[in-house]
Amino acid sequence: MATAASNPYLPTNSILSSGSIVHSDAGGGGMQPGSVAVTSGSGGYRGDPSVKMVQSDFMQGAMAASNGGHMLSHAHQWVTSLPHAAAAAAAAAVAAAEAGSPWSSSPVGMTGSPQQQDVKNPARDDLHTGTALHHRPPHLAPHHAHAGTWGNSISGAQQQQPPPPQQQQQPPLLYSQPGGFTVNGLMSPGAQSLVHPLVRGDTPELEHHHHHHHPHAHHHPHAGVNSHDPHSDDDTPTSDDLEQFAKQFKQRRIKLGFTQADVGLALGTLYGNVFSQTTICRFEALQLSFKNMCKLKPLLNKWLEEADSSTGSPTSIDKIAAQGRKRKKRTSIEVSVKGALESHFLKCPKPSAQEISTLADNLQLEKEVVRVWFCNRRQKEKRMTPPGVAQTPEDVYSQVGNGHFLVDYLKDASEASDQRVTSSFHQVILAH
DNA sequence: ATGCATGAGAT
DNA sequence: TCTCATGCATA
Repeated sequence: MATAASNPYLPTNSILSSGSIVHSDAGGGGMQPGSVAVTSGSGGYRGDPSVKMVQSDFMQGAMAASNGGHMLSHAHQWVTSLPHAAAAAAAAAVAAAEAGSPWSSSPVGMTGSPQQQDVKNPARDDLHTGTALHHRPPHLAPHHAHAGTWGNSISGAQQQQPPPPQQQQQPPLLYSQPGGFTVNGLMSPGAQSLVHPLVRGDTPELEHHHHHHHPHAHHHPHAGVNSHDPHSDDDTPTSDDLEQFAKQFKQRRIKLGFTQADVGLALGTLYGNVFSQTTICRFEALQLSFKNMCKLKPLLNKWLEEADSSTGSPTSIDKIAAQGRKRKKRTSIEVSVKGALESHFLKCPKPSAQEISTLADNLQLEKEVVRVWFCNRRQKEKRMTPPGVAQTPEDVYSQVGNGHFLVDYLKDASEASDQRVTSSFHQVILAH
């Protein structure tokens, strides 16, 4: 099939023949038109469901052609690696099914957007997970995790946690097994039916939804302090809860000697939902949307419970590396260009297609790249932890301790809104 | 730890 | 098209 030539499979990095241009260097070198190479034609790639696309050079030619005028189409900047693999595989499925799908019962639901969630991978092939027999590093080697944005709270090294206030962790030993169960060890996802109180009388009442948007936005409490019980992990947590939990989570995780990636994998073997290191990292740093944080919290909480209950039992961690999929190679945008984008963003966070085109043209970037840039930029605005805040942890804490001031940044929340969570620390705006 | 990317859904 | 949840690839 695919001609040897095209052989899209390549070891992630080896670039190959034709266009080995790595624009990333552009930053330093300065790319010029022509060598830009990043992405090819205008808006072409999206739209192909190619998950199952064979390894042939799918639409390369096509798009180039259609492009007509100007394609720099050389190469596929699409790197592919192994065709899947399990990854998600196991995951999914089953787990979801039975396990009561943590998801479905998950507390999310506020914010007013009915969202979806679910198992993302329909993959049916599974890998025999389990079987791994490694052990995790004995808790040692705490590679200190530096601090994240606000995480620096611990300006020193690791966070020592402040006195754990009202905890929310009940110790429900899930199952006691002789010996030791490994945290992410081998348990067939399907068979295992973890106890799982799915409870929650769902109480979706969360404020919002209001289409407000007064010119004068004052602060509104997004974090919905819910109407009731702040007890455990079920039911919608407040921003503070999440903040607290994330912190604790990270701390425990480190003490137990697990890496973020380990956790992500464990979640997969345990509950059927695999997550990447990235996601775990973001969770800890509160760089996810409020809703997303809420969704993940229960899972991580469960993992934590098991992890610490398992007395130093070995854990198996398999890194399934390569998951393959063709992905466009990451475009590296020059700093100066980024600056330009930033300024435009400030003026207009949601540029029209037209504007995007123009901008792209000026910056010599592909339209798609620019579009995506804006999308990502907007997402950032919605994260729980805005960048640049929390410089002085101490300050923040003390303030929080006293009483939080929530301030609302006035970015005229368009209409979508109400998603960003303003929690105590973040916007401590005292400057006027 | 993050930047750019992909995709499923909501609009 | 945008939004949202996620993640590969990178710095």
